[in-house]
Amino acid sequence: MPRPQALVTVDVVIFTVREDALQVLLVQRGAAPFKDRWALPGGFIREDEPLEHAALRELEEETGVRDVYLEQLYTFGDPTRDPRGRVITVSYFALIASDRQTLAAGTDAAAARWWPAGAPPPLAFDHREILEYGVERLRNKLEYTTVGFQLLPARFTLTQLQRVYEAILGRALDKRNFRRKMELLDILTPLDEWVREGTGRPAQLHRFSARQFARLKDKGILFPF
Amino acid sequence: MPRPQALVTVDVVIFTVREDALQVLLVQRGAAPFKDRWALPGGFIREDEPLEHAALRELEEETGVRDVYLEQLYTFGDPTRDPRGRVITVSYFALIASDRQTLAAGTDAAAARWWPAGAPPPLAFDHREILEYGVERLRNKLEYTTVGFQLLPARFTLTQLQRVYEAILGRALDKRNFRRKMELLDILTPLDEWVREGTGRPAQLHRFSARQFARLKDKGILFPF
DNA sequence: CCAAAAGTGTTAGGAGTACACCCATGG
DNA sequence: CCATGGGTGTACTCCTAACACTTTTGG
Repeated sequence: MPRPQALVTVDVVIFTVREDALQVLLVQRGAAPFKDRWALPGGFIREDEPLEHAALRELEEETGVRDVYLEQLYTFGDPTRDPRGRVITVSYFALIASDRQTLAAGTDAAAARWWPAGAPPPLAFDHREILEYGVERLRNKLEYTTVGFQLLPARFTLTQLQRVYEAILGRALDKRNFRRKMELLDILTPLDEWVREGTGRPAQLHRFSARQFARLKDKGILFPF
Repeated sequence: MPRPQALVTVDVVIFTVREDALQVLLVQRGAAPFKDRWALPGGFIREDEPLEHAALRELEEETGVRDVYLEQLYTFGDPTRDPRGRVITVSYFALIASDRQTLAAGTDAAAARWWPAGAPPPLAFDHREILEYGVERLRNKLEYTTVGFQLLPARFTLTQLQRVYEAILGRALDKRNFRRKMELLDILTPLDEWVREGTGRPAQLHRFSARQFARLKDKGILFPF
């Protein structure tokens, strides 16, 4: 039985929401192939390194971003996806709060910046396909998990939360229905703090309360918007 | 930058429903490591072979089973999961109708047989974990897709369909509510044929009608039992 | 007092769940 | 006529979706 070895990489699709838009973090490649093209942060796994560890390491090395929500996305293994030969990539899906985007271009990448997830530049390899798969996953997960909170600071207003949902789903949500749903889910704790967004009435800050998370998960769907 | 090569395998968790129970297809290993242990069908990918192709090929080689519903499940890459060294496995999830289980032990496996998915024998490697992940995926997909139909012959009775759902979900469903839901979804076409199951009144045969599938997928949840 | 954003309630329709009896058939 | 499995309807509850005005604040 043949046992061909393969090169294995990890690639990370990391999202944030900034200025009411879903954004994805890309790095500009400093070496061939696809030199100067934008790409998902990622790279080769090391020996004796768990896959998830490699994803977090590459993300931090190339962008300076750490402490993110991370989960495996999909494994792409088409024999022609990398001109260098057989390279299989295990892609990961990550989220980071809008207030924790401390970018720093690293050694491997000439540059790192956020791009609109819906309008990225031309991407290296099959990274466009991976990105689209990530957007789809995010939309789906939004409906039955609490991932939306991963994209916000620890303290946030209900309007900010709604904007995150609207940015990801790509459509407007009714303010009253949105708030009633959150009230019903009982996962927000109101704080004794108010902030002024622009020039109007100040909004009350809330924090996410994981207290009820297990119960809600059992019940099934969390956010059926 | 280090570029360690890795061995890449595919493993297939394939389910059927037989005798009102969810069953999984396992093969008995003929070689070390874990010789004589039961394992998921699978093996090393070939050069220039797409991952999905490898999964289908290994499944047929080891069990004789072909023409199945197949989708990628998860990639397991813990450095210690295989005593031979760094082996990453891309696992696949498959379904086959109860009337198409033409098993044939192949070259790699000493034997292949169906086991109850909830009570498998001791498994090689981390295959127990992979199996449990597959069961979870099946339960989840049942609720928002039409995978249930993959487990039935082309023509089936409503009672047979309900038994499939009950076997996977592990609980009884209300007959009237189940039928109303199927009626509402409008994905079944009744045929002018009746079969007798046991000794009672004959049941009408139906077939799955993919006609409405796209519409339903847009609508979101398909089978919220 | 005005502009801007926060906050708040009601109603109607659709889906889910619980529940029990009659029907058709062969032996 | 009886045993066996197939097939049917109703009432209640809960969630969803549509919809507009008042409140608070700073300038």
